[in-house]
Amino acid sequence: MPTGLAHAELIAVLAAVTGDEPRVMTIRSGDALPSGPFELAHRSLQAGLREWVGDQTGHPVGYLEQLYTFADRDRTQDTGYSRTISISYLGLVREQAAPGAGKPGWHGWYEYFPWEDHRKGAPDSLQAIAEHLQRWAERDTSRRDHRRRRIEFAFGLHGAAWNEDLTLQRYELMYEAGVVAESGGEEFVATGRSMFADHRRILATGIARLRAKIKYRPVVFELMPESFTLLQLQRTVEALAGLTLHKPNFRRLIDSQDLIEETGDVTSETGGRPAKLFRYRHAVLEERAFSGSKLPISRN
Amino acid sequence: MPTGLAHAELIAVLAAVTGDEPRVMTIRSGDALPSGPFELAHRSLQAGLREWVGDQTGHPVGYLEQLYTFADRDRTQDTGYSRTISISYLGLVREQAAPGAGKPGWHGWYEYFPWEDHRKGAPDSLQAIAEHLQRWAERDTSRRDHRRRRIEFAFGLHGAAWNEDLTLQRYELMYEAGVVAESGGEEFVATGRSMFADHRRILATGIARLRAKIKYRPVVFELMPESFTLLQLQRTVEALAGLTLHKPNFRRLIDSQDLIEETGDVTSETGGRPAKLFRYRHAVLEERAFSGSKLPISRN
DNA sequence: CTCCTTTATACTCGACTTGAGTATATCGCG
DNA sequence: CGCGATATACTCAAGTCGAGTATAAAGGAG
Repeated sequence: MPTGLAHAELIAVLAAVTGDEPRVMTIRSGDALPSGPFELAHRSLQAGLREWVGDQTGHPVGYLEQLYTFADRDRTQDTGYSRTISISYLGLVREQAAPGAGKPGWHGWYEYFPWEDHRKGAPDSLQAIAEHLQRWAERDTSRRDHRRRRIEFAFGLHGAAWNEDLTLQRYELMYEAGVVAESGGEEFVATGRSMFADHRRILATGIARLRAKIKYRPVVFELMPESFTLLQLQRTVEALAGLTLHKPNFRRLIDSQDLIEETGDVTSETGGRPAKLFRYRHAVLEERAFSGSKLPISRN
Repeated sequence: MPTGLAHAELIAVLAAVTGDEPRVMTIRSGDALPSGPFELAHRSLQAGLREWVGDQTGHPVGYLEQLYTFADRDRTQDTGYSRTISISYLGLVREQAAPGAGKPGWHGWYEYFPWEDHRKGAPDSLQAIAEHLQRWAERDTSRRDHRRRRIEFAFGLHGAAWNEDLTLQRYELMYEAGVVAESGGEEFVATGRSMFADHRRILATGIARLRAKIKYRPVVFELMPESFTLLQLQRTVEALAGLTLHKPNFRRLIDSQDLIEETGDVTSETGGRPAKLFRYRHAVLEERAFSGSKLPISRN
């Protein structure tokens, strides 16, 4: 079984939420995601990642999940001798104590994806982006219909609902259309901050994965402090999803799952009536799904 | 940005369904999954995989999706100079024309996972497997409770429902408990056929991913012929899920999605009343989800 | 030719889930 | 004490889902 030689590199999308803002850990003042070599000394990929993230940033990583492995030739600068395989991970971090001087910093992820935050309604920039994309669709007569449908679906145009999970599809459309700086669209400002190489695409992958995951796995709690109020929990989910949620229904959803329990304490720091504090029930299996199957199973 | 050197290898889980049996492509008479080196000549990982699968097997791969990247030290035989990174893919193949002599062969995937097929009720072997696992849980008093809960959840014991998606979790429990041949359980026959290295685990990963995916993405159609009856479609889904489905509800689910359309023809090959033939509506976006969101979204 | 078996297709009904809205409780503060 | 603010509880209609029943249209046995 012969195998080709390659350089191996690990890239991390580390996410945290401070107050109402979802953040991602970056290096180079927000221009790149933290990354490092995968070395012989490392026991496994996960172990390798945990090790240097812990070393370099001082933050223990809670939940960790593999995102994707890239090796496209046009994505990496070939050394001429071998190519680079990049294995990306999504990690969730609880605390975000002020980073020391010169240390990696946290940046709000909507800096890079302003069109993804719909908590205050659809951003104004979306309109302009959609128009750019539609003009791009018209330019290629042979693929026009397909492109139009993709745009309408991804951006929730013409009656289709906005789907927060499609962060990656939206970014890829914008990349294809040359609307983002990475792919040529210099003049156009509403498309957010760019990043080194394909790091912004990796971040989009991480956001999309996390947004999808919070719907069926109780991973949000990896981002919460030990005890929290229901509104804090809701605000965290809203920050991640970039959407506002219906409060009574959110509460109903949460306590129908038996995921949390009251600590017995209350806090009056919220302004109005004191809120009960809750904690995550660690007895709950991580595998446990929020929702059920979608197949019409027959039991005889 | 320094990067460590490693060998890169691609591994494929290629799935097809013949009649009522889900199959996987294998080499070495069913002992291993097809794999090959990732070389400089390849444009990307996907392209590399498509290339040698096409060359070696003569089957064009339809849908292709990355599964997981492994590099654990104990999983691969180190060359002493570098380690091996294995990138696994799940591919769906439509036709399964008889493979030529000496060519790779297809094996029913329940040969390797007999306990996963619940179409004729829970297999007898499940009982014995569950008892083995429970004895294993009792042996470690400190982790006993956690293990018990994992077993009950994964195998649907004590009132919990069997969840077909948990193929990987079940295999991993069995591996941990030393019930499968790979991890020492030689005497025990009900645990199916074993494979080279960690290939059976990779197959479990592929099965689990496919079972989960058919619930929210219309990927089944990648396994269907150009035109098919509704029962054929149902049998294919049932083969993959290892479950029987409720016929009227399956039909309702399918046509509420607008995924297929009548060809206008019928076939009388099914025995009774002739069945209408359908085809997949290719206009449908692949991204299109079967079901909706599980967050209580608020629209103001 | 008719009945019977077999598969296909259509409809019904109750339980549960989901989206949306309303009502009541309890704090700080002027 | 009343008012704004937040917390918490309840209601209700529409939609979805599981389960079962009814009718249609073929082939084959007698």
